[in-house]
Amino acid sequence: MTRVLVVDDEPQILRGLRTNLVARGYVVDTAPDGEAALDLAARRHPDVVIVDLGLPGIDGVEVIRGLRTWTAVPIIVLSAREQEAEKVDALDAGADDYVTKPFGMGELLARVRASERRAIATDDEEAVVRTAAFTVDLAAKKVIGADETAVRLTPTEWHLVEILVRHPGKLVSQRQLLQEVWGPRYEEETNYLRVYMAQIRRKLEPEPARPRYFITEPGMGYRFEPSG
Amino acid sequence: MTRVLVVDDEPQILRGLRTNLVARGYVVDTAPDGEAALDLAARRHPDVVIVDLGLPGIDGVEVIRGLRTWTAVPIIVLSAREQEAEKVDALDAGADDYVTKPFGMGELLARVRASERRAIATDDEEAVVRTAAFTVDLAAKKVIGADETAVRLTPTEWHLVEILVRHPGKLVSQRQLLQEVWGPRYEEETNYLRVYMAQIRRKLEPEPARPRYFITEPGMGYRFEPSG
DNA sequence: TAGCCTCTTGACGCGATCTTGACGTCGCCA
DNA sequence: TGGCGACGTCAAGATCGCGTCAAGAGGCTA
Repeated sequence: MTRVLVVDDEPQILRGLRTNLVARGYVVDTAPDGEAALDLAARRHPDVVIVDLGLPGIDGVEVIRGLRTWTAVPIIVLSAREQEAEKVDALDAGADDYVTKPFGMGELLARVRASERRAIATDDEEAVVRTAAFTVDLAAKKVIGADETAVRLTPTEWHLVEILVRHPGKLVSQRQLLQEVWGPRYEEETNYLRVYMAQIRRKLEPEPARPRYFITEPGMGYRFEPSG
Repeated sequence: MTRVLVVDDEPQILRGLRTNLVARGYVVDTAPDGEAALDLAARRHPDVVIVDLGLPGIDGVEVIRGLRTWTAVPIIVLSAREQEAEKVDALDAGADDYVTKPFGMGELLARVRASERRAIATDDEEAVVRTAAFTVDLAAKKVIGADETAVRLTPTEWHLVEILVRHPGKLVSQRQLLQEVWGPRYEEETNYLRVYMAQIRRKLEPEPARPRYFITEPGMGYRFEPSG
């Protein structure tokens, strides 16, 4: 699953890109301005960022600089401007690629693929969350139990754990979890969550009957408590 | 010192690029056609390759494919052609960037800098990976078995092994593997992976039926575990 | 041209995973 | 105290994904 963050102030472009990317199996976040982009990037850790240069508020180049202070995520720049100085500025600020509007969707998708391909080679972010009972390695998609042996999680189990662990201490609503893992049409199937949270607890909690890390907030959702 | 290989059949473009690059402190090799390019790349190991698509003899896209069989060097494509299909083909063949002629020298230099920047991040790799059962030499593209004899891998097998071994412990998704080895149009052909992983295990695993090094994560992908 | 190697493609069986429904438990509130 | 809603547990059938085998196509080499 590849997560793409699209930053553009024109709603129709945002919509078009989202539609095309989702159709290709990407998970898409969108932001209409620089502030939202930096915020979303920090929270969702996208695998690729597509950013328009002409943004209200923070300039696109500033967004690139902001991202580059803490992440090496591939950045593809969109721009209506042909001026060479613009391109040089964006690339030197840390962008990986530069596409001039109007652009073909096929080309953009190919450039996204090229970015992904490179990212496999470079991606070594330290994304490890430790508790007394287990260790979650988000980059390697691996969970190590208390006895140092790997814990096998199924894709669905892993997906849930990943969402919860990426938001330590925060309450994640049932709807959010269902929508993210099973899709928007499953928002009512709360029994799925019950079944899978039980399985996750059986595999990770020291006392599955008395959860310390994966806490139920009745009527609301679930929460991952790193300190147990 | 950064070494750049420029491939173009027009002498004046070659001259222009060489002059500009040398002025910026790059060391420049030039090749007028695909054969010379592949030969020079093998002998000089450039840090960046700039290649024109419209070459006599071997096509530019073929040059990219040829390079990609053994090196991850950044490749920047130059082309007079605007057609989107051209761009998509070149990028999917393994190019990192695509610039349409006429282009500004400042832009090209900025793109070269962007490529260099990325390459630095990836450069710190261990060229030899050892396990109890076999040794993979990434630089020499060779695998030595437990009995000290060389193991023959086909190109496709090697490609898969290389990707997995370069990311020890990390889960590599089926999509990433398929896209990298067979191209973006094969993202659904998971049976290719099944066939080739079986062959790789037959050649490398002590007990092919009980893989210790090349682990399947059902529904997600594969993982190379160096410690077995 | 013949032979070999590699890649592609389809089919099959098995085990793991997902889905689904039923039931028990707990806490809250009338 | 009884009822209700929400959660946890369990089990069983359906489905999916993986490993395996084998046959055929294509290309390279001798």
